[in-house]
Amino acid sequence: MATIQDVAKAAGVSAMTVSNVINDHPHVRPATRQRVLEAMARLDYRVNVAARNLRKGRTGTIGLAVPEVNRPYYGRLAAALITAADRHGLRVSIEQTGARRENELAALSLSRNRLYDGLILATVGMGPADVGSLEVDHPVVILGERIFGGPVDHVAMPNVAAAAAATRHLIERGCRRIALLCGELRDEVDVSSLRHAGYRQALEAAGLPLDPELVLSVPSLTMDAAARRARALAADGPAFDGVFCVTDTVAMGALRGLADAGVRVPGQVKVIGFDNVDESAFLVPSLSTVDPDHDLMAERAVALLVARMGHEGRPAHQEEFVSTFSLVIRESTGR
Amino acid sequence: MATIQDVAKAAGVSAMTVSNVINDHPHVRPATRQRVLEAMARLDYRVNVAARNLRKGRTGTIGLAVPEVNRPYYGRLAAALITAADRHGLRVSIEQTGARRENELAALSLSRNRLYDGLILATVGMGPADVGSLEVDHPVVILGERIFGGPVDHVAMPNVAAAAAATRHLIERGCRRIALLCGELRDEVDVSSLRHAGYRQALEAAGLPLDPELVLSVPSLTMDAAARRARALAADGPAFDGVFCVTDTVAMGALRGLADAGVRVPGQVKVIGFDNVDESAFLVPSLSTVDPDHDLMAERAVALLVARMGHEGRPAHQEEFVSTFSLVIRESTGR
DNA sequence: GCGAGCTTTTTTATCGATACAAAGGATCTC
DNA sequence: GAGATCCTTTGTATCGATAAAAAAGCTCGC
Repeated sequence: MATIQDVAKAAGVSAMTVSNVINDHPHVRPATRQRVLEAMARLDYRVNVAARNLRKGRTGTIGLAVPEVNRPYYGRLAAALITAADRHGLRVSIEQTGARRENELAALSLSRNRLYDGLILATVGMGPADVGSLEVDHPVVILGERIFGGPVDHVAMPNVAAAAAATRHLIERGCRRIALLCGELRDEVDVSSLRHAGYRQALEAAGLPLDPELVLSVPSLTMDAAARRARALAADGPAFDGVFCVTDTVAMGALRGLADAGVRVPGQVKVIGFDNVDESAFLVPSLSTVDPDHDLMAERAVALLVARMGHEGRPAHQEEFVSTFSLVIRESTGR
Repeated sequence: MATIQDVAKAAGVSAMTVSNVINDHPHVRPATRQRVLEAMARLDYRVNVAARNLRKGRTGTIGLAVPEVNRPYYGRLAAALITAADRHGLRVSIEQTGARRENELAALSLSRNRLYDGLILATVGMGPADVGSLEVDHPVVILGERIFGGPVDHVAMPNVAAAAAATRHLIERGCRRIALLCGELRDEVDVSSLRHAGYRQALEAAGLPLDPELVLSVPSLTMDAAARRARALAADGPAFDGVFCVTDTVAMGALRGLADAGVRVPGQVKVIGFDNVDESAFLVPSLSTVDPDHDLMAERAVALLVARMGHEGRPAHQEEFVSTFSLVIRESTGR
């Protein structure tokens, strides 16, 4: 494969001039540029990215660590991030952490190998105790959960406010005994805990009692676990007339479980999710949900990372971006 | 950040010895190895991947070009591929082609920049006319569609056979007027055309007539287009009692469209899809479908690519792997 | 005690591109 | 026409790691 030297020789110039042409430096005479371009085309020259990276100290690639690209929400996010990164001329390399803390920590040290110029990390397994691990010497943006005050930028959903809005919507539709279908409430900053907080706020504001029997934790936020739990609730749980599911994936499972139990949605029970994944609009019944504006979040996450990549030194303090949200009302809450 | 030279100095050895330790070469005295490891730890040394890549001529990263990671089938595939690549110590960088021919061709030339050691390409937009573009000097594996005889390895689904099996299943369940919901039939090797062929085969084998009015092309294989088309069919199309959808995504749209039109599934019409995405099991009604064993396909695709990456020279002839499949019978065909 | 045949370590050159500084031309001013 | 100034081009050194070959240390057996 042709190198920059080969092109230089073929065009009768120095390697440096070829480099100048490639990088669009000013001060290259048009005639020379032309000759170089022709030589490049003739030899089918491609820049060797490894060499450029070595010299420039950057790789042009950012890392994205998510639990699994196959989960609808993370797939959506990954797609948006790849698109956003592309606008900055950056490629995205994906690590799957399986939502496990140790893999999330490993992703942090991978980019220290200079594999990536920066890392976007969707933390699920890490908790406040791991803040120290974020003290790394390369740009990191934490995505998707609320802040636990580390030394890095964050892009977060308005978890509490949006969860409260979703719950309030159920109340406005007449629900009085609203179940919460969530994951384990481990610490104060995971998705389930934050949305749980919003749920409580809304109940309180409406003067409704919080029945602990209606707070249903499933071991993992999967459709299967949610379906099981919903069936159990309908079979021998307390009475309920609404369910707020912490994710659309959980809601899909719940809808299935309720159908198995012969519960009519929205007739007997109303259901609302969170994420607005593509499938939600096409379920039967279609799923009401919270739309957190994924594209905006992706956009901001990449923008923050790029800003960090610019400065070598770490900016004075970290930025925090909380996305907007909107409620999408569909059949499952009785459109 | 510390370099290999710094470590060498700190440990009182040459850079080469440090390199030998890093790469687990034999013939390093245990005491020396120990000293080097300690120096590495003390200086928090990380290998500079760019430098290694330049020297070795490989990047440790493979490219994956798919239409969009957010589409359930490609998300599933991407997840499986990332996992499979990880087992070989390879990272995966994702390009989204939007199913557009020019972007698929661009992905081919990207890896010629030596960004990737090889490329896995899910072709959707490219056709037989583009075979010439596959003549590149780095490993490529084409994934997911049938072969159009290019100079590269292929991993394919058993599209025709599986589509025939799906159609046959509908026939066995008593359907006599089976619609096909597919994309545009452009050439002979795209997903829609191949599955259309299987559909025809099954009808013919069963002695059923092929009614062209029941072959429904939608402009894109999305839920939205499918839902629209299904509604139209129910509203003022010919009578039908079964639908074979070329993908599960299309089937989800169709289920929604039929529900809108008040058509009962599986009571009045039975529906079967293709892909067995995660959501299919949880729809109401749950969706019968074809399971093409994604993990096996991913496994083989990476294995083929790795084999090519080993040899520098191109092996004598290209390999072709056709995955197995199984039918998953659920409610939508009246389990 | 000496060389054969190991194991262990170092030296040297290189992968391909680019930063930097400096040199070679052209143009302009007075 | 000389010098200043700008535009254009070119050496040279370097990014950090590793391949290949050479050199230095050991361990034997005879």
